[in-house]
Amino acid sequence: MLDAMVTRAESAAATRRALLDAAAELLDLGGPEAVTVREVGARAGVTRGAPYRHFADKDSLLTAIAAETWDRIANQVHALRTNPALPTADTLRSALRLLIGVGRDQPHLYQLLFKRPVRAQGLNQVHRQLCGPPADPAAAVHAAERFQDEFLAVVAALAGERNARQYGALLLTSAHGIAGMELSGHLDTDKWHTTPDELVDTLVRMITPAGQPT
Amino acid sequence: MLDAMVTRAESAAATRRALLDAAAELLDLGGPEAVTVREVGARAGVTRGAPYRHFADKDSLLTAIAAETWDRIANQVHALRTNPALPTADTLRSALRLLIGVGRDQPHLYQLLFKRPVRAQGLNQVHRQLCGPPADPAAAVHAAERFQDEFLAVVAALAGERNARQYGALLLTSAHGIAGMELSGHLDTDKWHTTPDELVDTLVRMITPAGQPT
DNA sequence: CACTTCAGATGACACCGTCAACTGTATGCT
DNA sequence: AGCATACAGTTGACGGTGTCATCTGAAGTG
Repeated sequence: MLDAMVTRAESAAATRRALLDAAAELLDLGGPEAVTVREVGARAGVTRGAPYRHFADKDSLLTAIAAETWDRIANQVHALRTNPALPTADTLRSALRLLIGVGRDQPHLYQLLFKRPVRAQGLNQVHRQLCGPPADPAAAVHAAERFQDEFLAVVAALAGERNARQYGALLLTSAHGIAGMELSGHLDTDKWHTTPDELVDTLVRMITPAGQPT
Repeated sequence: MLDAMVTRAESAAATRRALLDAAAELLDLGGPEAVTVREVGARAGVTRGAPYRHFADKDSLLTAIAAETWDRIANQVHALRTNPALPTADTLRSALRLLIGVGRDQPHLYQLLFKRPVRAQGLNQVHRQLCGPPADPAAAVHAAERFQDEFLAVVAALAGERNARQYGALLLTSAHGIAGMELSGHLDTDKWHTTPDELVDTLVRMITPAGQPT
């Protein structure tokens, strides 16, 4: 039969991936409380100590998930932005709804994305050099910034370079607020007579220059 | 000397208050991780089991803090709103900055305010009837709604009843997003060439009818 | 006075993150 | 080839945590 022919590095990489996937699944299912190093290891087919060969601590594991997610979202916005068939107003709406959609579909993951950048103080000595420099939070921060740059480009395409930054900040923070209040249950659509989608439409309309296609 | 003359109910109420204060202090100092039932009890002068005489579980304790905080914020907005010396545009700005200020000054408390309404499933049997009905989350939700109603009145005073709800939702979610991104460190004022205060000003200007005082 | 109620104390349990020490195997060097 | 090393993974252990059942003693009540 086909020999598996896995090198040790490949096996380790596979375990690391399995750990990340298991943690992400647990996060989706039961929130951060449900993500336990032991259970993550078990779902990845290893025992409780093994995850510490790949991540300095539990926080680094979660931060790695945040980094990957920011990277994915940034790529999605980039794909939207470089699709020439899409009008820019629609592109902007899609980008905003993309973020809000993560908040709706994966609320726990969304909250992880906007966690305070973690302190790098908790690294134990064994892995301080093993897992490289404490670039863990840096990776997440970098990926988040890449998303913001992509988003900024979307805004600039619609509202011009001059207004892009201030409008971008307004749109991004607003979208984040919409997502946050929706997932925390504080955005009662009956009380406010509006929906997240309507709010996004209003925002985009506010910053769209006159004469642009809607 | 003056006899303390404390009835049992008074003593219990004092303990409850001490527990809430201790928990709030720990939350401010070290975030939710630092809020441990044991330490809360110790700071309130009781042992680890005592808090369970006043709160069904740790979550109920935190939810009670959220309820009290929402209540305080609602009162502050009410005071702003019913101050006749203040123009309505300033009132609105102050209300928005009030929320954002909590996020800046007490980030952990702020995040507690926007936590998903807790599940009432975890109540143990002893206190299920003891601590009354599981009205704990209901109190927090009610206080949060009172804040929203006060805020809605502020918006209505400036933008009129007709637009109040849609504008209110936009302003409230945006302010929440500004606070959230600022406290998570994702709002780089250098990158975006703007500040939370400027964003608030822009928002208020956007919904202010022409001819109103700024 | 006896009796009840209940805030608080205490022992116990399961679970958690984390580390030190150990084991076995794949890798690299001679 | 054979040997030494690196290192992914295991295991035992420790301190800490939320929570409960049980107990205790003092404040309230008839």
